Amino acid sequence: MVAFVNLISGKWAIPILYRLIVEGRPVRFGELQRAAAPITQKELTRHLRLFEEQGLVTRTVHPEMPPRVEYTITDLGRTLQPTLDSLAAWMRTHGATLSHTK
Amino acid sequence: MVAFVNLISGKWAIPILYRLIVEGRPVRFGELQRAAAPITQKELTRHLRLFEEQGLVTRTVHPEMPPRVEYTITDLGRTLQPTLDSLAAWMRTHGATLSHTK
DNA sequence: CCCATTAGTATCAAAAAGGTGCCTACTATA
DNA sequence: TATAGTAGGCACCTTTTTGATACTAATGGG
Repeated sequence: MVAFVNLISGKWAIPILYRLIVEGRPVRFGELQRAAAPITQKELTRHLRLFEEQGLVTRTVHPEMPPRVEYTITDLGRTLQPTLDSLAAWMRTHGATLSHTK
Repeated sequence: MVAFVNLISGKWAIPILYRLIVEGRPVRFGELQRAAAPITQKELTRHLRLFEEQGLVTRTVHPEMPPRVEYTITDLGRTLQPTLDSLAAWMRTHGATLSHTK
């Protein structure tokens, strides 16, 4: 199970993946960045590259200017939906209960 | 949802919590350490303190020698079960698919 | 010429996580 | 007497992760 943590590791992994799943369509880089704000470009890029490597996401480059790159959830990535739904539901129900002490 | 990642952050959080949930009874420190091997004392302690702070786990010290400290999942902690079950199921089904490139 | 746009890369710095070794208190056992 | 076992604390160090900033390419608009 340690591997799962590895997979969704990184502060931003879950929000990014969830967004891609919810949208179900190709999503542009900038859109993802706004969805997972305040993530930096660098971190978003890094996460997306990891997901691509794991086969969770597909990357499509449109050779235009300004550049347009779209990310789409794969079938494998989509299998995460029930789990992420469960996460989201838990957060809605119990999220407020948690202390946010740093 | 970033908060969730925060909650279960750390390589070991999920295995520890899951063990506590599955057992459902007070579990000793050493037992948890073996369950989440090869975690170090320091990290296990840190995680358990965090869980305690979040109200997911109760810590009970028995003033004996050698010391005995037991950790028990709380009601709040138990609400994580369906989500963690889902995680575990996903790993069983798709875990092997993932690349483990570092 | 200046500026904005997009999806990055490069570089540097800071913060978080993790590892190691040493110490304790008391008991039991060899 | 020496040693092991328990659940840590504390100090020090290395590695990993995250973040902040500046920079770029190719085009369109003013």
